[in-house]
Amino acid sequence: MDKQTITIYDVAREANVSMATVSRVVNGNPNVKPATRQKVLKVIERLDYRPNAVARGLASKKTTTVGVVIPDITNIYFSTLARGIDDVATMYKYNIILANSDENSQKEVSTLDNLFAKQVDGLIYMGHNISDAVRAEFSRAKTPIVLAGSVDPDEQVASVNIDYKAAVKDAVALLLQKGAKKVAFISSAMNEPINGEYRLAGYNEALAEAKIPYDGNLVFETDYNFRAGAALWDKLQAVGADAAYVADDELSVGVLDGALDHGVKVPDDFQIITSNNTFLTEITRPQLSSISQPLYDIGAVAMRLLTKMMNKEAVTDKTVLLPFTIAERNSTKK
Amino acid sequence: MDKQTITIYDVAREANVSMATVSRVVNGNPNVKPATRQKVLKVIERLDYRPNAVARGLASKKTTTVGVVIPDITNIYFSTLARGIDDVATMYKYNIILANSDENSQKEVSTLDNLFAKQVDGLIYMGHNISDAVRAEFSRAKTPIVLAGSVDPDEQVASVNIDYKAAVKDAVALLLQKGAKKVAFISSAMNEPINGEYRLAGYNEALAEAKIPYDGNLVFETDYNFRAGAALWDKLQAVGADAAYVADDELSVGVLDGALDHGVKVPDDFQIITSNNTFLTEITRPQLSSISQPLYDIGAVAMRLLTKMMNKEAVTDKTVLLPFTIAERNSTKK
DNA sequence: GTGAAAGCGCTAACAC
DNA sequence: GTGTTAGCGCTTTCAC
Repeated sequence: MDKQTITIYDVAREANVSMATVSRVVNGNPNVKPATRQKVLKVIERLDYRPNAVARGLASKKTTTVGVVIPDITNIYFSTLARGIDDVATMYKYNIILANSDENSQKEVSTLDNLFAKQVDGLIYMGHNISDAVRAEFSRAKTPIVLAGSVDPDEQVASVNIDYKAAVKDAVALLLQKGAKKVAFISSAMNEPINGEYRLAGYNEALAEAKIPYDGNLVFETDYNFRAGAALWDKLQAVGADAAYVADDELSVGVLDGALDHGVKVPDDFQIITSNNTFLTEITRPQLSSISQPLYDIGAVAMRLLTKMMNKEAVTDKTVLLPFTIAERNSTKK
Repeated sequence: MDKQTITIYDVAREANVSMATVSRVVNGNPNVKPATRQKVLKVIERLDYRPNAVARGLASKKTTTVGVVIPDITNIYFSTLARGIDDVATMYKYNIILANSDENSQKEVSTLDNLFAKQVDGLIYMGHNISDAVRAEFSRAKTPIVLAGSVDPDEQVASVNIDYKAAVKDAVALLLQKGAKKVAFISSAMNEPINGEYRLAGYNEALAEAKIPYDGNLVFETDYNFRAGAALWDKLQAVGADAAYVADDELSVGVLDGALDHGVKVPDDFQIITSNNTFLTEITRPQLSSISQPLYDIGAVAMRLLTKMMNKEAVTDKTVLLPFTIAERNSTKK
């Protein structure tokens, strides 16, 4: 592979010092006489020496690499989280191994197995449904793990989120306050805790406070892409919905397009509020009102939390909730 | 870090064989008697042994990890490429270390340095401007490198692309054919070869064939985001443009929104053709006509090419061009 | 078909 | 402040 890799040994010999000394200067250990340090540094430069991180990892049992399991990097929600993660990782001198999981439990398990085999120092997991098999992998590993933008109902593993229930409650309450009578709830699989437990609970609370009975016909499960949203329009109209809370921005755009393409006026005849406040909410006409959650920050804070855990620092709260707001745009009435 | 990691040595002892034999069964080496293999496999399972990839990497000089340098994972263009890369990488048992560069040469250099220190077996680089410093890092490393969706005018390093010049020529020709008289050219920095050399050349050729003189006032450099596009509208109108070729989808959406917000009819009064055919082109109203390039495939093919190079297989063409088409939607006239 | 032993390139005591 | 010496956990000749 390598032609003639130069090692710490070569540097030591050329500089007339021991390997230990070279190691010290490379690692910024202060116990080196300045003159010696300079001498070594010169040789390092002359030989174009680059420390082998793999050997270092073997010897030190630290790889400065963290694993990142993500459902689909192509989804703006996740790519924004990932960007926050990577930026903070870089800040703390870590690299991330990124692996798309498609929320497929089997794929997740083999990915985790692989990541742990590679001795990642920590792991960030994104995914809305932690299967038992995945949970087993988690406990099998002795590596710190943090969830980003994903809830663990059991609160066994650390996580960074917003308060999904409160956020959806506020969102639906806004719709109701603006005159909506039949608010649809649209998300992906309800067996994902984030939907079935948190978001739906928020929806129900808002309904209850407005003394509106829950109607199961108004609850829809579908995929997170705009085609699915557009395809949903007929059903929405069939049940007489006059507004919708939607759990994903791309899906919301689909619903909006469905309405528009059928000549329905938004927000006059149909109101929409979405969940992630990505730039999609701003490019549509009308622009979409949305829950505003700090995705980049969720990723960043999750990674920061992970650095603390990897560093064995005391962590006060394993579950951190970041604040959210509601961004009122033009898919809800004034 | 680890409590009590069990090593290949533990397995060997428990199974009454040598480490070498355990190594053979773990690596699927056929030179093991089936009975022995079974015995070892049993012990591996009982002990829940997981081979340490770092140690393996040190001994074998292969990490089954490739570095991926990407300008910004948050941009759909790049995240789609990345998805193709990761899928093929997974298929060939590689992991990817993902690093955002923001197309900052300095950051790229330190990232590359880091990636090579980690002994990645190969590298995929995305970025439209290969600085001299980056080029120096490239040649310093003895690792195979492939560019994905990014051109190297010098053709020193392998790359997978579409024919940008021909694509833009076709796109602009379409605009012209549909009656446009003053077609604007909008991209990011013209000092990036992909813009200044390839795309602009295609633009010029289309103009020449239609016998329309080149007008520098119609050429705009800006950022790739929708705000920049909307902000550009006034200038576009000031120079009297009646159509635009735009190098990025998000930017195109901005231009479209700018036009719409000013009451301009698209495509009647202003036509737009964009470059990447991401789902953004389908969610807008009207939908955007676009060059259709197989982003996912570009990533996938780039990774496939890299596996060949890492495997020291013969590679016929270092530069592979994938086919493109033009998707006519509703931002160009019928 | 299997084992012994020498590294891979580095860190981390420990000694001086 | 610097050197010596074990490993880290595995692969890989080379014998047998």
